[in-house]
Amino acid sequence: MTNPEKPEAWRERLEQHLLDNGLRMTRQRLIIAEAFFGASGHPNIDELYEQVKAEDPSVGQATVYRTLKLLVDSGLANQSHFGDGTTRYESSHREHHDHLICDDCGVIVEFRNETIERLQDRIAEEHGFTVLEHEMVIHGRCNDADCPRRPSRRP
Amino acid sequence: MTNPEKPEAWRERLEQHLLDNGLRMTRQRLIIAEAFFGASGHPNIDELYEQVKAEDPSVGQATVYRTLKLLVDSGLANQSHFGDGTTRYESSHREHHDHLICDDCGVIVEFRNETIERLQDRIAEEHGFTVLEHEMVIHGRCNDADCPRRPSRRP
DNA sequence: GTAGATGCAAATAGTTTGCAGCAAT
DNA sequence: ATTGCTGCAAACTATTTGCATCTAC
Repeated sequence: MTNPEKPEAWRERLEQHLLDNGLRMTRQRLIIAEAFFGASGHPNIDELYEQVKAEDPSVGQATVYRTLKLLVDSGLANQSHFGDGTTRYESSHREHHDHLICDDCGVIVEFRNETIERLQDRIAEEHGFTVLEHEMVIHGRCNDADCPRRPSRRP
Repeated sequence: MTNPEKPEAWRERLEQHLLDNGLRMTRQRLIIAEAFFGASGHPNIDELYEQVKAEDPSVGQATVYRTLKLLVDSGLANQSHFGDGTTRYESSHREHHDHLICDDCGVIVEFRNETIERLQDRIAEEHGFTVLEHEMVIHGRCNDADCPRRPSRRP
């Protein structure tokens, strides 16, 4: 799967972060990071844990939690909350974007609107705030012909 | 405190909702609703429960949860999530607005921007979605002179 | 009288943490 | 060798739920 000749950008960034903070690269962290960066969509801990277990059943769930926290701290991952009670993660190598989520089928549409981005910054500035991050989630119905119109727990 | 001659709007709306759905007005529901509508800011269940206990220590926490769910169902309350792990509530009698929160002192600034509101609707429409609701939270630092620059759990 | 509501405690669900042993540097 | 890391289980936090009892209608 992975080409050993061409280390991906996330791996270099992760190793640099570990180095900078006196932390260590481990087999588990590599497996978890590979699962995360190879995943599509917005996996939560359970979904990542399932993938990781398939690769190596000896990895514990707590390590998945700890590693995802590490990825967030290192700036390689971002958290999102879509209302299903779990924390979901996505790679931060892409530009910041917001989410549109169908409450019936759980499909997630990502979008980025420059006007909204600019307005958010301006509004924060007007109130004297320095923006750290912002999260915007629009909940709705996707109205797709094949939307099962059922509550989904798997965005 | 409360003027018995002038029932507040929320009370009429609540009683109508109860009537429409074959539900009942109880002493507990009244106490909890009074605490909620009398509260400022964005209380969570624990904060409301403390207030309610001061009024009547026999009320159980589960009833506070159940009553807030009732208020949300009846359209009298809205939920928000500010990242401290709890669900916070606010009266929905005011116009929809978004939140700017200081991650250091926990202060919450409410704002409403018509351009953003319109853009959210338009973006959803462009993707074929029917909007149910949207939540936007900007996290940052308020930069106030007296901002204690400490993690607060009490927005 | 009857169906809905309550308080309590137990159950869930997601996440965190203490600790003894393991392993990367 | 040292210190960080891991798996496991127990602990925690927020919330929900089963049930016997109570109460608004």
